Amino acid sequence: MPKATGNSAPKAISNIPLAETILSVLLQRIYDGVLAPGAHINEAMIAEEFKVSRGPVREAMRRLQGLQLITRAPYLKARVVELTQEEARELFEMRLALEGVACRLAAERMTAEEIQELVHELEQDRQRTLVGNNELAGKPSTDAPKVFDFHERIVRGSRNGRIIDALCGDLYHLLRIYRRRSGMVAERKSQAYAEHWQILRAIKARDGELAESLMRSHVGRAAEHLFTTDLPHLTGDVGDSRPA
Amino acid sequence: MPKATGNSAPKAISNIPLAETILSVLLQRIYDGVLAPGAHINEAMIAEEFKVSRGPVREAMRRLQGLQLITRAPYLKARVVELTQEEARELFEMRLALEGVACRLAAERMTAEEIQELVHELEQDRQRTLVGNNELAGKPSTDAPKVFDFHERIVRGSRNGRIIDALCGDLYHLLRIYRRRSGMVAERKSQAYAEHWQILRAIKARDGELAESLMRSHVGRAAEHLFTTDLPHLTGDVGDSRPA
DNA sequence: GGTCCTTCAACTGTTGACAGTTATAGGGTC
DNA sequence: GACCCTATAACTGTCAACAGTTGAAGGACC
Repeated sequence: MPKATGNSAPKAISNIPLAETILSVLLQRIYDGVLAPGAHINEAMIAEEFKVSRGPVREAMRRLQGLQLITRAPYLKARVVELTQEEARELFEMRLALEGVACRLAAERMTAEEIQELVHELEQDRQRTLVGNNELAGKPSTDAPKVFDFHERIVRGSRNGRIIDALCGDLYHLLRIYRRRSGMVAERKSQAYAEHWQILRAIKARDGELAESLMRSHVGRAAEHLFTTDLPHLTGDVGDSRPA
Repeated sequence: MPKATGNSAPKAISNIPLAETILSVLLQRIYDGVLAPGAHINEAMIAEEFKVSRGPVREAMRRLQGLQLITRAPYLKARVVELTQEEARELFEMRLALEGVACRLAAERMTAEEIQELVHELEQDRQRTLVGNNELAGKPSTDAPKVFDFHERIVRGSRNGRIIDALCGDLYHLLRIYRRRSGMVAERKSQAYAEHWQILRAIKARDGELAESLMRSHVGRAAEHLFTTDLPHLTGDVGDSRPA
C-alpha cells in the first residue's frame, strides 16, 4: 500500500486519478447549488477537505475552467460562473442551433427500434410525472434517480459524438445550473410533453426538416418561459463551500 | 529578481502565468504541423525545453485536453488528436449547425455599417486572391499575415459570445488542423467567393432564414470538397517536437 | 473625521522529488 | 524460430514546500 493518506471520503477505487474524482464532486456541488454562482473556490480548502495536495485540485479546476463553469484571472480567486440574462440567452441560442441539427440528424439516423423505445418511454414518463407532480417542493432527491431525459435521447440519436459531447457535456453543465432555478411549473411541463410528442412524430416520419423546426421552437419556448418568469437571482447560500 | 531561470525562449513578460505561454506555443505548433496529429507529447521534454518544471506544462496540456486537441488516458502518453473521416464529418456537422444560426443572427444584428464594410473587404480580398494565386505552393508565411476571414466576421456579427467562442475558439482550432491539409484549389476558392457573396446579399437584405440556409449549403459544400479530394494522410513529420 | 499609505495575511503560481503504472526489451522455454 | 514471462526504463500522478502577487486591515497624515 502506497501511503495510506488516511482519507475518510469515499474516493472510489484508487486507479482513477484523484483529479477525476475531485472534478466530479465539484461538478455535483455546482449542480446542487452547494457551490452557487459567484461563490469563490479555494484550492487549499478543497485540498484539505479531500486530504490531498493541491495538485489534483488544481487540475480539476483547470478542467472546470475548460468547461466554462468557473472563471479565473491570473492571481485572482476562482469563482463559479454567474450567468447574466444576456449570457443565458446566448446559451440558449447555441443550444437551439445544436439541438435543432441534432434532431434533424436523429430523424435520419435513429433506428426504428430506438424510436419505438423512445415512444414507449415518453408515454411512461408522462404517467410517472402526472403521479409525482406535487413533490417538487423541497428536497431534490439526492441522486437524481434516473430522470428520463427526452432531449438527451434525441441528441444521442444524432450519432454525432461531437454534438453529443457539447450538448450532453459542456453545455449541459451550464444549462443544469439554470434548470434548477425555475422548477418548471406543471403547466409548462404538460406543454413540453405535447411538444416532445410532436417532435417524436416528425422523427418517426423521418422528416428531418420538420423535426429540426419543431425542436427549435420547443427550445425557444423553454427559453422564453425561463426568461419571462422572473428570475429569483439565486437565493443565498453563497460562500461556505465546506459541507461539514 | 526572483530566480532568473535563464530562459532563452521569448517567454514574454513574466506576469502572465507560464502555463498560458506554453499553451499558446503548443497551440501554434499544432497549427503549424510541428506537432502533427498522432504525435506524442512528453511533459518532461516540454518542461525541459522551456526550462520550467512540469507543473505549468501539465496545466497547459489540461487546457489542450479541454480544447479537445489532445487525448489523454490515465497513464498513457498524451497524443495530438487524429481525426478519422467520421470524426471530421461530425466536426463539420457541428460547424454547420452553429455557423448557420450564427449567420441568421448576424443578418438580424449586424449594423448597416458593418455589412457595408464587409462588402468592401470581400471585394478587396477577391482582388488580392486573384493576384497572389500562384504562391500557394510551399511555405505558409509564418505569421499568417492577416488573412481576411469571411466566416469569422459573420460569426462575430452574431453577437453571441458563446457561439463566437465555440467557432472561433475551440472548433476553429480543430478545423485549422484540417484546413491546412488540402490547400484549397483555386477552383473551389472562386466558387467559395461566389457563395460568400450570396450570403452577404442575404444578410444585407436582412433575410436571416435565407442567410442561414445559404451558409449551411456553403459549409456543406466545403466539407464535401474536403472529403472527396482524397486526404493525404498527413505526410511525415511526426515526432521530434523540439525545434532546435 | 476622512483619505492615503504601509504592512500583513491569504492565496495562487511554480518547483523538484517521490510513488505508482505502463510499455518495451531481453532472456528463457517450447 | 516463435511465444511467453520477467525485469528494467520511461513516463504520469501526487506531494509538500517556496516564491510572488493581490486585497484588505490598520495606522499615520491632512
